[in-house]
Amino acid sequence: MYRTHTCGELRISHVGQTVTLAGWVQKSRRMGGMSFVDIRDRYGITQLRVDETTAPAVSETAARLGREFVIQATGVVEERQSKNAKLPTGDIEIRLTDLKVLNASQTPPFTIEDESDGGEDIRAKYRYLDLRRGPLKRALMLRHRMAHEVRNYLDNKGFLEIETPFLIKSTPEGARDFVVPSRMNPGEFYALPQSPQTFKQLLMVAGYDRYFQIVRCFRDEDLRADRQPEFTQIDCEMSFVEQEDVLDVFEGMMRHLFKEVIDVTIAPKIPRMSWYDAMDNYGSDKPDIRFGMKLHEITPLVQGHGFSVFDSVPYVGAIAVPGAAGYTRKQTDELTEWVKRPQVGAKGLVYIKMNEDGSIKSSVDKFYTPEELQAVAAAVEAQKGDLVLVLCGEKRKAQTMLGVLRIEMGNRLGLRNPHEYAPLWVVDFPLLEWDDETQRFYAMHHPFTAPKPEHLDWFYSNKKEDLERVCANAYDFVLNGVELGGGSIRIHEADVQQRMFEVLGISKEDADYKFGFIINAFKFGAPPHGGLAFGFDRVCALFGGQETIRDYIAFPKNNMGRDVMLDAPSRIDDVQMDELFLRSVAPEK
RNA sequence: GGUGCGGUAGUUCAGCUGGUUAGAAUGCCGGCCUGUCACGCCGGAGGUCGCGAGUUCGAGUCUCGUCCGCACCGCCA
Repeated sequence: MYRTHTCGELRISHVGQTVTLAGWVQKSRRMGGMSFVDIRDRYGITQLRVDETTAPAVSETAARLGREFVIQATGVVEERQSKNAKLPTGDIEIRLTDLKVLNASQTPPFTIEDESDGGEDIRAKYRYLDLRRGPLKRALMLRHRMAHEVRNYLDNKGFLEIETPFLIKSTPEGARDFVVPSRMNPGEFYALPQSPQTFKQLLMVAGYDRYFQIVRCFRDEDLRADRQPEFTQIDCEMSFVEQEDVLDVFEGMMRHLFKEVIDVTIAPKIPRMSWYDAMDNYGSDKPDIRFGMKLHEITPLVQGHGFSVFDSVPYVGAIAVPGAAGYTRKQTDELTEWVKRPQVGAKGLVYIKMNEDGSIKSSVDKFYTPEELQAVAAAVEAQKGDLVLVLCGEKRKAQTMLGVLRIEMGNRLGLRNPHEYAPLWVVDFPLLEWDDETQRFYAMHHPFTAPKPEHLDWFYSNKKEDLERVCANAYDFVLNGVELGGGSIRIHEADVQQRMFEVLGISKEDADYKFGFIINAFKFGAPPHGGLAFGFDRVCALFGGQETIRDYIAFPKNNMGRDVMLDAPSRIDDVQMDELFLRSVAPEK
């Protein structure tokens, strides 16, 4: 037996017991004839004491210890003379009678401490060392807890966890597929699933009316702090349900997770907001509703006064930034530059300062009387002391820019408290989205999302404006401005699905080639069904109060999709290339 | 595909308008120290300034290219 206890569990009540611990050397401190060694494992840190006069052999071994040596230490638990309130084990120490080095260690390239001295680069290369640190340990423990509670909750609700294949068929609609060559079928390729979407629908056809899976998904797109090429979803589907049934179950799940994982109680009823209201009032399809500063359209108030910038656009909108009227010229100039960055894309910024003394100062004073500016201020619900910021342009674009500006001002004013949680359902999404570049419709959600039954006439119309106003029973779960999950009521009738592919400009032959299996399945008694999927990594990160999901994934990829520890992806040898008939397509590096 | 920031000791960074032998902290090694817990004190070792080219009497510093990292835009049904 290597150990009798972990390094996190000994307390004052253990005093007098002889124990054996095993773990890593966090640090050793030599005080002449006496030395202290902190031993660490997954569970905590315990102080060991070595006395040269009573245990000379142990003292000699202790002198040889370096950071991260793996040791086994036996001794008697004693109360400390001077306690350490920072450690749960800080009331005791172990007076060693025996000390063994189980394995030496090179000096680690960075310190294994909560506040490491290592940069991201070097920590990624030695991920197994980074994972020894407290923050990552806590992140992975939170992730485990989360997965456990998801299974608890869904199992209680009668959901079955069923695995679906990773080697599937490429369906290049939506994100780019990762692709795997097939040796036994030369020239042909599997794709890795972007989600188990079609499989879960087939499970509904098969009668497994409540399915879930905590499942890896793959998308070959560029990365972000909150986007990895392989990521995990909580994927769910239910039969014989309407939108409200789905929202009920998963509101319950999120409430359960909040309570069990981070002991937070969220509102008994999560608010619903239509996609249109979200765009009009927040300039985002994933609004952060922890603070106000809503968008207001002021087009009719400002047009026709000779200010050509406003007169030449279809939409002018504004937000009232509370308490920011005191911004200096330098600060408003800086804000103007900020919105002109390509990431925002505005051409300029108009401001109206609602001074505390009741006077008004704006960047467009020569076009508007104080009364007219007052009317604008009233329309955007600005108070004395507020700064009104105005952007204009094509409606949705200008709204989106205002939405980005709103979030930025929320950040600057400290209105986005990470420990305040404001969940929201965004509902009633448009079914389709027109793309000017390719001159065709794309599914806003995915091509299996059902149009609202009351919009079926528009759905079968061939007019662009009819198709544009078709709504779907689709929904996103949004928390603090982050989209954590989304889903929809699906199409379950073969002819509706055929029509969907037709609207998306996918020929019948193409649809049959790519999706024939599911169109066929719908001909054999597909029940009405719907579901959703949550981004598991994101839920974990948000619960942990982080913006990046990397810490919640044991072995993540870097910005370029590389695993810098493995140095993957890498070249394969010629024999493998030949077997896969790939040599002609892969140039030498 | 694009934008921004960065790459100097094992690590994190400083190094100004180009100028003698490139610094600090920490880590590491050696010595001292019986109540430390960011221990303390003394001493020491440690550098291809990412790589390549250019400008210059002279480049860590300026220019171009390139590689790598992070953040973001595009992209992500």
